[in-house]
Amino acid sequence: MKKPVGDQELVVLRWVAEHGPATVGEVAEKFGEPQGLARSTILTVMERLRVKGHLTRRKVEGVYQYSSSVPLAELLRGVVGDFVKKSLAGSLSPFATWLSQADEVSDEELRQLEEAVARLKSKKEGEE
Amino acid sequence: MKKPVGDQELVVLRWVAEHGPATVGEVAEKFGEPQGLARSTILTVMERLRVKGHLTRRKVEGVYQYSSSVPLAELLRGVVGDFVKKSLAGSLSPFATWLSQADEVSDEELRQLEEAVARLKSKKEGEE
DNA sequence: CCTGCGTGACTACAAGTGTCGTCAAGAAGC
DNA sequence: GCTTCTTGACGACACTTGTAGTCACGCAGG
Repeated sequence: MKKPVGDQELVVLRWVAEHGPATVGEVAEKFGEPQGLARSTILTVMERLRVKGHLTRRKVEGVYQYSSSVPLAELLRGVVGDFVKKSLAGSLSPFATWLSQADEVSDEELRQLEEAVARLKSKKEGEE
Repeated sequence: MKKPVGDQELVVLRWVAEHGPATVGEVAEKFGEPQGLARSTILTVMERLRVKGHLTRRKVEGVYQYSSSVPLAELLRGVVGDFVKKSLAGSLSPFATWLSQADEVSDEELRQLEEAVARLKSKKEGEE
């Protein structure tokens, strides 16, 4: 049930997940057009996502409304998990390394990271 | 200059980066064999990596010795960076979300993360 | 000198992805 | 009613990745 999602597919999926239910026409116009993508391209990508189970559609007044089948946050959580497992062999060190030298980390993100780390830490202590 | 690296390619690249310079024969035997990969497969992958500039080779006593053109840590740092930018659109929130619910985080990794976060935080304060 | 093995270069092929063009059917307008 | 626009379904094509077979070459032995 875990089909891989291509990079571009993910971008589209994210857009749909963020911008609520939308028709292909809307996505093509508001998202594809600016990126120089043809309507058919958007359509194809969305159809593939639907087949893979990431998008759901419902016919409303003649046209299909597509919406993400999973909330964005959860979707991305899965993406991150896959990445860590597949590309980093499960190790977080590379991430920490990158993080140390990262710039452009917003206050909000930093806060979330801090919180996550804190939570992990307390969980760990609780176990011992 | 930034060719994408496939998942499997990355695994091989990591192996080579970790296990010092090695010949195709060695990689095939010590890494490929256990994975059920044919020698030619390893050869192909390594050649592609070489063409992409991730591996370098040098002829030693008739055979080629391949070695990573970048140290492992740096390589992975780049991978993480690409991932965050491409798949997460630069946002770290998804990572934080995932992290909160992650298990199997070793003490060492947790320590590194903590440190990274701390460093970011102090840097941020220093700027203000 | 002929033979066999390790090594490398080439070729191949299927699956997945990114991008579209086109065709057919229904909605909309003149 | 006929033309036009929108929407969807398909088919297509190039490129990347994962995996592998095969061929030719050079060196080690008999």
